[in-house]
Amino acid sequence: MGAPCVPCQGEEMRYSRMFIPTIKETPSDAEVASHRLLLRAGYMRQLGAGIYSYLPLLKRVLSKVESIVREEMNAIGGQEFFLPALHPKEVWEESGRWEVMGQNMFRFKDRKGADLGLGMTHEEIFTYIARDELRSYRQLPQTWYQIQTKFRDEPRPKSGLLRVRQFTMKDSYSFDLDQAGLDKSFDAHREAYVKIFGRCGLSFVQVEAHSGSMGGSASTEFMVRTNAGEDDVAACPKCGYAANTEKATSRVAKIEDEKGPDKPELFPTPGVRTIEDLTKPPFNVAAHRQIKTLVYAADGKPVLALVRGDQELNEAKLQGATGANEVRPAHPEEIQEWMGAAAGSLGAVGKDTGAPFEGRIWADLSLQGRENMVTGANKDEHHLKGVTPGRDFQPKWADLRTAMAGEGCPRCEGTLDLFKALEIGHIFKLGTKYSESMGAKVLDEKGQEKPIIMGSYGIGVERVAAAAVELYHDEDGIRWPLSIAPFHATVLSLQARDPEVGAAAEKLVGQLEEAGVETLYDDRDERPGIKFKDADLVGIPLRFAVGKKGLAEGKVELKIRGEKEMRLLTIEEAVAEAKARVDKARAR
RNA sequence: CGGGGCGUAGCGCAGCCUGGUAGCGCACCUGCCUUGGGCGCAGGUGGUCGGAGGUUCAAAUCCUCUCGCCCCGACCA
Repeated sequence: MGAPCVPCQGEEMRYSRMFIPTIKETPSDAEVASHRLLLRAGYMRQLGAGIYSYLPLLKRVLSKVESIVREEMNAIGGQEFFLPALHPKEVWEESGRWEVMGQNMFRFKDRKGADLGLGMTHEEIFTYIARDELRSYRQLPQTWYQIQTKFRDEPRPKSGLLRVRQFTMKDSYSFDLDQAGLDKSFDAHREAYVKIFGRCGLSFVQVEAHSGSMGGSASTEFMVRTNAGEDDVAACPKCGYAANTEKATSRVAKIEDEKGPDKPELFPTPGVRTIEDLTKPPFNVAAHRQIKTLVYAADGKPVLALVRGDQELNEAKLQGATGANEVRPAHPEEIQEWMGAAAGSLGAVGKDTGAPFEGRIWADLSLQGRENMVTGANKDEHHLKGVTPGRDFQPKWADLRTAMAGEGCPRCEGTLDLFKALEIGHIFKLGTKYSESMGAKVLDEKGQEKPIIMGSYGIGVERVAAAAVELYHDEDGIRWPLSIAPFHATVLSLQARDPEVGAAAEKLVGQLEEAGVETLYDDRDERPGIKFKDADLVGIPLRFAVGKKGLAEGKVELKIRGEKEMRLLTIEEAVAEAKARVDKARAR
């Protein structure tokens, strides 16, 4: 961080004048560490569900994250914009997403009755500009970005800053003439993101992801491994394969079945409602020998999804396989009407011919080649045994199951691990989804009209800060990485009324500022204990304590937040040490 | 959208079942005291009990409706 360095250079910040409302008691409804600590340490306050006010300390952290993002985006040729958050309906209708976004978009009418939405992402708005202004391949490629507030009416805001309804996002968009250009833009972003998150001090992984309602061909998520996260990642420690479980595939061991009868046989199963019930006596059918039959509505039309009894269906994969816009579990009444039986006794046998399921049965690949299995008979409290997929019914084969820990890696001989993770960034190859629907085209060198090939790339700014807190905290408070801490250093005057202590503290603060070390000077007339507690809670990396004890030897005390040792240094040594650490963090 | 929980002083909570003067701790203010890990003593300030309606002589407490927040699930660019 050189010249454009953010908030404060050469300024002197006195704790007694700064608004840092720390609280001793833990707010009762804060569950995750970042939520609890950001509230307690005076970084933010809640205004409503998923709506937070950012206080001065948090604003400083976010500004630092944004500066790092800006530097790295500019370094790959990104140009900063600032687009409206207020979007007329018509723009979103062009891409079809006014409909697709559903309740997740905040919507309202203006005084004239016109429909407006609050921006939840900006593909449409950037494409609108590109469509009007980009005419020739000579103008490509372009990389445009902004750091802006997004609004999403989340069904369930939670976990403090991790899932909110208003937040700051760096979003960028690349415009290229061809696929090779997109690949370059995508890779440039990937490298920029690695630098950004690295400079922010985060440890993170890149994982293959599902594109969701963004559309497009490929996407990579940047994830921080933490139990506070809401995503599940399957990863192979051996080859590095990592994917969101929405997308992850796996290798399952082949199961050899015993030969069964030539055709399915009906048998009564009184009281059996679940896979587990069937595994118990007197039936004793192992879960992996059962076919789990799930009834879904895909864009309103019935489909059957089959997975092994010991596996879970992945709805995102089912949606992909069916090509539907929306899939949902069928309601009990629909199940009764379509299947003629209630959940618990459902099966695919006999359903592949005739309405409503003809040609609409999908089965997971792990059922391929299996025989002599057990499944529901579509007659309450009855099942069929000796069922062989492909003989007794004809499904369409697809990867439908959710990958599980302990299954084989799809890329190598390794075994998959599963862990919770928090998404802090996501990069997408969009292709022509928006340029085609909105008519963003350029002429190529042969004079041919071509839709612009687009990419879209996001970083959740608050999530970067919250992820840092999740990753780096202890029972006393936050332990910020130096690069995004609200201040590099804090100086505590332990006996604020003692003139000698005050003078030494002021001298140290002055020299630190001069050396470019952002310093919070705790000049309050408080007991030392309060200052130590607050310093730990707020989490500033370098803590200098100036007190009578040390001054007796002409020294001040340095403690690095999160480390045990304290060191006694002269003021000159202290300043040199702080400067060295800060310069090193900036150089990264 | 389904299930559960909670709204009483700035924060954390008790009181509610069994209706009858609204309480405790922290914070805050004043004074004294204390000063290397959220001191001590004394005295204070502060509450339409989320809102509306109802029952009752009387409602924080019982009933109805409503708003908000949190958790689990569903959903989630």
